[in-house]
Amino acid sequence: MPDAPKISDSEWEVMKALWDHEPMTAVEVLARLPHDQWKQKTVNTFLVRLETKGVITSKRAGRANVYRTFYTEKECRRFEGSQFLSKVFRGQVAPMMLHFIENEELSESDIDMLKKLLDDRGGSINLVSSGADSD
Amino acid sequence: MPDAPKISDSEWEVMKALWDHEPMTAVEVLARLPHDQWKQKTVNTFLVRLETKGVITSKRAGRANVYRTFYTEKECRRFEGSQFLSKVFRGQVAPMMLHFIENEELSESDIDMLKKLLDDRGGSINLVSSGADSD
DNA sequence: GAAAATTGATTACAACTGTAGTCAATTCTG
DNA sequence: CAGAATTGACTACAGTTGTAATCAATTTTC
Repeated sequence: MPDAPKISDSEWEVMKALWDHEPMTAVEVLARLPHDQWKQKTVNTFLVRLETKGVITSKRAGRANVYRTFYTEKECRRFEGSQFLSKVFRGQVAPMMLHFIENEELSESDIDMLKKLLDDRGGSINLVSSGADSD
Repeated sequence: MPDAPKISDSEWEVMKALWDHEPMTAVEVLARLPHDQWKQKTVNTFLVRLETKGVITSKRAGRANVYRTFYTEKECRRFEGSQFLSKVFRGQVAPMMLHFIENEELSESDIDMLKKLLDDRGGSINLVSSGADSD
């Protein structure tokens, strides 16, 4: 699993659209983005750049190119997540978690779920099969 | 508390150095950065840019400028944190927390602390005084 | 006081980003 | 088939970022 290349803010928007519904043509990608914020040509440019970066691939299907992601959302989250952690929280996980607990909205059930996960944690139990949808 | 302007990756390094020991001259800032990765002139450029962005301020003291941060680390973390959350995790806090629990190292005591915090959560108890250094 | 050192100000410059427009080939449509 | 529509390729262009170098004023040192 090689490091995913750096994906910019706007490129992330395109990637999320693609992850949600692969594969797609440029026109279809636009249809899945906030229409007032994106022009077709802009989407095209981003798709080309993402392919150049090796984050997605394309295949000609008739008149249009069909795009498909190369890295999973999970892989990219891992990469971005550790970047963020070291940049903003100096690599200290606990203070970061604390920050989000303090600053973001968590429902009762979110809190319950997280507590269960933390319980399981330590015991090296498989965390993924805990009912909550992982990432 | 106005939104902190966008701070780039390298600018964050300079900011962290400054937050750790304010105020400082450009030379002092360099001394607190990994010396093999930073040249004096580069540090200078970043300080000028950060001041232009309004993230730090400067005052002439004799021959040198002395720099001081304008936003706290906490404020900038709030800004970057919510940016990150919406960009990478589509604004969903719980999946993000789950991600970090799964992907980053947490010591036993980290886990205990976080569980306590989650317990207290909703009870609006002072979260900061739990031993771990907050942000 | 003249040469040397210090340090801010200004300038440089390529890669990356955001945001498209133009050109050209292909494909419908009447 | 000729004009219109579609769609990828190529081009554009300013702002940001990373990484400094040059210029110039000031201060320190013989």
